[in-house]
Amino acid sequence: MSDPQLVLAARVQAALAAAIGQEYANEDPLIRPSQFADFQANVAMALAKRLGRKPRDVATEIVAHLDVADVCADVEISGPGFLNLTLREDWIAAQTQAVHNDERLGLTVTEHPQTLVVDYSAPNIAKEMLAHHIRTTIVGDAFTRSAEFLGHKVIRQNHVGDWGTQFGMLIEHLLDVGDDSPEAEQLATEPNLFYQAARAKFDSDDTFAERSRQRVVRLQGGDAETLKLWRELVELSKSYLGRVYQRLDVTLTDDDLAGESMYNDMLADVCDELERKGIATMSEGALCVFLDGFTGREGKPVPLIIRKSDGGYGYATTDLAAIRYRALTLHADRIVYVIGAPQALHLRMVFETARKAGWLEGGTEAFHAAIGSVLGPDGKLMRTRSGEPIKLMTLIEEGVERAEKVIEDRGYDDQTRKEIAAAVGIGAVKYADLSTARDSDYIFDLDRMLALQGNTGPYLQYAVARIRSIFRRAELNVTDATGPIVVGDPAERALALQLLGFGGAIDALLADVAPHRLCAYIYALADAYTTFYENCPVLRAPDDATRASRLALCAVTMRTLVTGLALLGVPTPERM
RNA sequence: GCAGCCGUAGCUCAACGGAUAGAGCAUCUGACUACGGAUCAGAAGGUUGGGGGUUCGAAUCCCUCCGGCUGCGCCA
Repeated sequence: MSDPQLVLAARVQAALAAAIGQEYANEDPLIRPSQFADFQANVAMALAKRLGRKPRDVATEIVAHLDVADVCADVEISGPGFLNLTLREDWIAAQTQAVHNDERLGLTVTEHPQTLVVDYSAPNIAKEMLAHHIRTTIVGDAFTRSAEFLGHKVIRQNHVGDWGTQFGMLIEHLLDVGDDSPEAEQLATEPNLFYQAARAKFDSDDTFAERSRQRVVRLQGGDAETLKLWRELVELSKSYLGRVYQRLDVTLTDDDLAGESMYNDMLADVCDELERKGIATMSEGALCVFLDGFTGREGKPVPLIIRKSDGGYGYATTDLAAIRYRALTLHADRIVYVIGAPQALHLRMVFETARKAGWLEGGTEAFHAAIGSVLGPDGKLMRTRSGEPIKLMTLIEEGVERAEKVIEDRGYDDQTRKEIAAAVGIGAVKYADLSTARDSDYIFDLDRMLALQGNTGPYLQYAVARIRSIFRRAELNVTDATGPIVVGDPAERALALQLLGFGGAIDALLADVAPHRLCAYIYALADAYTTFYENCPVLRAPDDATRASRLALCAVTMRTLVTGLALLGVPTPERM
């Protein structure tokens, strides 16, 4: 264990148990970074009230039992009862060396692996992915990558919209144009064109509209020929999705597709079960679930409609079938829904219904990782001038183009320049998305995303490129830098200390599905490295031992930056 | 109307109930034959929307008012 926060927590807990009582052995010692020391423990003040004693007395007693001689150079009580903890330089150096020596940078595989079902991305079949899909896709991807890295079992569920009334018109349109026509090809390239053509015909041509409606009935009735056509639609769309995910370097594959249609034959049973358990009741001809505390206009209870008055099923039923499947069949310990914040009410009702039905009794936690909206420069939902939603790939390719302009006159050949531009442009958009708290709305601004200063993807990629440049210049491999690491200069000390917080940052990400916590860590690390870089010459270090230590610090910093960014799905090009 | 989210520096955003609320941009002032200047250092910038409460301690928790966004029966 090299994370000082965890080491100190364990030591303070031991002191609590010895000083105050065994029952406090699991008390959170409230270790926080401190401006007056490396860390501070705030537990004495929290306990004082419960114990009916003065905070400083409690702190004094903890210190008397605190065994940290090997870790801390200094422990002092300050203010109302803060415990200020200053680490020993040799301990920091030794821990940093241990991280450096470890292939996994000290990030041990969890002892308590969970099964995590993660519902993310969720685009619609036969439609373009839009700007807002970038957030549910990228945030979910950073979460699944990180969870897998720590040894959790991750089941990705891309809940694509592959069912519903609009497939009637899509199928009829496919029949009209033919499945090997240029129009059909659009499904794989620009699905919106296909969709809009079908829509236009549906709105203007009454016989087409009628055919479409009949087609929906046959689709839902399981008509073999109709299902075959529907599968063709889905197949063509799959290649579109695959290309987008590949371009974005998102880990989702066809194997993760678990669309709405997958639950079709469970819907009737879900309704039966809920009705049998007395959770669902008939209202105005529809089968509904009413839950305490959910009221809408004029105080009327808000229903979750699980079977429409015409006997059909809507998305609520699908979501209930999905949560039952994920909890009872996939045996999820935690189901994470990376879905837009506007769906909060709907999901709360789905979760509550699942709880009442007993589907979560195995200890499954259902969690809505609410995603904020992507806004235009005017602070409103992002649209084109003509009011259309903006396509995801338009944003991405514009980012790539701008990145390419920046490196235009660098002398790279075409191929290399395109690769770097893709890494920088796509990395910039992804990083910008991840570095903002996921539930807050954010304003999409390519200029800011591509800036080389501040908490941006390019800045971090640049930090990595500069470290790589040091090794190129020294004609050394990163693996040649074996240390030993010593920390003498304050900048070395600060950098090493920052390096030790990597695990904590990933834990923070996993706990709340909060990639921005890892972003903040990586940025702080790059910042600490910059100070080190300015103050501590590496290749021109005063002596060989210092040079060896600094090279090792460079190497472990680079690996931490690269690994951290990789967990976020952000690439780190060799040069830029 | 009811419910949820939000309101932090001129702008874009942070802050796991902790000490003096932090970054970046923009502004101003410095540092260049440089381990990649696509850089770095520094300054200035705040009554955390208003008011009350809980707490040793509140941007954070509770109440209330103001302002904004979103959702609320057969679309997803």
